[in-house]
Amino acid sequence: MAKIKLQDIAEICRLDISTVSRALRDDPVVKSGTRKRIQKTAASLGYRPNLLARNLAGGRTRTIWLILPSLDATIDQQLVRHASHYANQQDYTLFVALHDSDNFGDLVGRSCEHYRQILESAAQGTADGVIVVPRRGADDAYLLKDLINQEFPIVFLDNHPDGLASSAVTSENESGARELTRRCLEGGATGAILLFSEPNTAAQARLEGTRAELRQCGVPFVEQLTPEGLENLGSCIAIIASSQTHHILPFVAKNGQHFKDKTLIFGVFDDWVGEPAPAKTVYVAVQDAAAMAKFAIDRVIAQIEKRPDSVQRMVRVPILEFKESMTYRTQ
Amino acid sequence: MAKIKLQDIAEICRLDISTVSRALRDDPVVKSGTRKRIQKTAASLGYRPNLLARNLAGGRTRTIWLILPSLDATIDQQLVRHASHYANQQDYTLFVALHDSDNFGDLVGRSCEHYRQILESAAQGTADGVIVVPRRGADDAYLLKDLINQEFPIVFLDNHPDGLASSAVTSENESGARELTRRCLEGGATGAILLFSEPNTAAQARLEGTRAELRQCGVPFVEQLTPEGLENLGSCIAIIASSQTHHILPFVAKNGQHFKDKTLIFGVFDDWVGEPAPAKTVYVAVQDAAAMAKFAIDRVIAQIEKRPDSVQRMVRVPILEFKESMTYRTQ
DNA sequence: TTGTACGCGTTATCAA
DNA sequence: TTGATAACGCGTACAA
Repeated sequence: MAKIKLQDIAEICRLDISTVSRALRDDPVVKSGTRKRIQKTAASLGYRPNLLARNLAGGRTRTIWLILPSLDATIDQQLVRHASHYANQQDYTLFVALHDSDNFGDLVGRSCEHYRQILESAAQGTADGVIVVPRRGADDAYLLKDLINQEFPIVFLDNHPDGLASSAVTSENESGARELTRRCLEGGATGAILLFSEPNTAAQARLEGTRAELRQCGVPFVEQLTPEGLENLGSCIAIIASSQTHHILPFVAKNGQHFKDKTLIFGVFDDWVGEPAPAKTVYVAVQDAAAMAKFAIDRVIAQIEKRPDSVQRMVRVPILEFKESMTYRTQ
Repeated sequence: MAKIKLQDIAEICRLDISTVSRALRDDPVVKSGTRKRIQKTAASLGYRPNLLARNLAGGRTRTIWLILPSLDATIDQQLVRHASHYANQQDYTLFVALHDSDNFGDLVGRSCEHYRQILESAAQGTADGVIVVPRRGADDAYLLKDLINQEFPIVFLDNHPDGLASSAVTSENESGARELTRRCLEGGATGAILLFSEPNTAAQARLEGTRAELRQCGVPFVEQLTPEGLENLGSCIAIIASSQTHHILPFVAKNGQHFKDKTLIFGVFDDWVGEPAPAKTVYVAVQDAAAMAKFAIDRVIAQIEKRPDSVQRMVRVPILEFKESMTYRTQ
C-alpha cells in the first residue's frame, strides 16, 4: 500500500484533515473520544507523518549536523558520541556527515566540492544549525563566510578557520601541550622531536606550546629528523605529537634504526592503545570530549533559538587529565 | 535580511517564479540571457533553495542514513568512511546517526526510544533509505518489522536481526573465524580461550566457526575462565575474540596472574593497534569494509529505485586478509 | 520562451 | 469541538 497521509485517515474517519492533524499531536482541544478513534485508525494504517512537510510548515527541524573530515582520531569519535548524546537530551537529533571521505586518491578537488554541498544542504532548511570540525588550513574559510554572514547557526569545534568571527569551541591546546611537555621532561627526556605537521589551528597551538616549554627549559628539540639534529638530543628522546595512529608509530617504525641506542618517551593527545613499547613511558593529555561537545551543542542551540549568545566568542576547554598510559604487561 | 526565496528573485527580475525555478536549475528551455540574469541576481542575494520544499515536491531526498550503535570498533569507522565515500559517488548523501549514544548509564530504555525515533524519522520522508547496523540481539526486530512491511528501503550491515526477511550484508564470519583459529594453531597454540560474548549474529557466527575448528583439530578450549579449565589448555594459549579494545586487553589485564607461566597468542578481527605484547604473536582477520559498504549502498539504492533486487537476500563478503600484526620494536 | 495553476503533506489561523 | 483555507517553498504539466 502507498504512503498513508492525513487525508486518508480523515476520509476513513469522516472528519476534516485539520482535526486529524490535531488529534495525532494530542491536541486536547479535540474531543477525547474522537482523538482516540483517530489515533487508533492511524496506528492500524501504519501512518507516519511526513517530516519534510511538517518541518516545511513549521520552519524548523530540531536537527543539528556535525560535519567533520573523518573519524580517524579518537577525539572525533568521542565528540560524535557525546554530541549525539547531549543533543538528544536537548530534544534535538544530531546527524554526522563526513566531508573528507573522498580522499581516497581518486579525485582531487571533489572532496572540497562535497564539503561545500554538505554545508549548503544544511543551510537549505535541512538542519537548524551545524557544528563544523574543519581540518585543512583555511581552505574552507570562503565556504563558511557566506553562511556566517547570513547568520546561519554555526559553531566550530576542535579547530577553527582563521579570521572568521564566529563561535568556536576548542581545547586549551597551548597550555595543554606545555604541561604534556613538562611531564616528558620530568620523565627524563634530554631532547625532543616534535611531530605537529597538520595545518590546523589546534596542532599549531600545540606546537607553539611545546616549543615554548622546551625553550623555557632549555631543552634541545627538532621538528625535522636529521642525523646532526639527532646528535644534540641526548640519550633520552621525547617524541611529542598529536596522535598515536598517524604520527608516532609510523614515524618510529620508519626511523627505527636511528633510535637503537636511545631511550624513547612518547607524549600524545587523547589516548594510547596497546603497549607503550618501544617507549619507556607514554604520557597522554586527554581532551575533555564531553565538555567540548556540550559547549558546542549549547552554543548552536543558543544561536538557533536566537538567545543572546554569551559574549565569549571562543571557548577553551581545559585538558581533562594528564596520565601515563596503562600497560598490560603480565609481569 | 530574511531568507531569500524564488518569489523574491522573481519580483526583482520581473519574471514568474516558475521561470526563476527553471533558470536556477539550468533548464535550457529558459532563454540563455534571462537565465544568466536570474542566476546572477540569485547569487548576489545569496539565494539558497529550500531543500525541504524541493524534496517535498520531488518526493525524494537522495539521502541515505547509516544508523549504527556506536563508533567504538574500527570496523564501524571504516564502514562509515567507505559508505560515505561510495554514496557520494552515486550522487547520494550519507548521514550517520548513532543510536546507542545514550548508554552512559543515566537513563535505561531511553536509548531504545532514541533508536526508534531515528528509524521513524528516516522513514518519514527525510531519507530515501537506511542502512542499519543493529547490535543488541533481537531487541529491535519489532521496530524494524513495520518498516520492512511497508517496503521502506532498508539494508542490514555487519549484523542482522534474526528472522527478518530483508537484505543483509555481512562478512564471512564463520569461515573467517575458522581460518583465524587455524593460524593461531599453526602459531603453536595448545589451547584457546574464546571471548565472543556479544549477543549478535556476527559474534555468534564467529564463535561457532572458532568452536568448530578447534573441535575438528581436537584442541581444548574454554569460554569461561576457571582455574581447572586453564590447566587443560597447555602452555601456549590462544585468546580469540572480536576486538582488541573491548575484550582482549582488559581481559588480560584483569587475569594477568593466571598467565604468568604461559605463552599467549591473540586472534582478533580487523586490527591491532600498538605492540602485540603481552602476546607472542597477534593474528588479525581483516574485514573488507570497503566491499561491505559498497554492497550495502548498492542494495539500498536498488531498493530505492525499485530495481528488482538481486535474488540473494544475504551477501557474505569474504575476509580481506589474514595477517600478523605489525610490531614497532626497534631491535 | 514564459506564465498559470496545481500538487507535495503539514501546520496554523480563522470562522462556524 | 470541528471545518475551511491559507501558508510553507518549490516542481511541473499544461497553456499561452
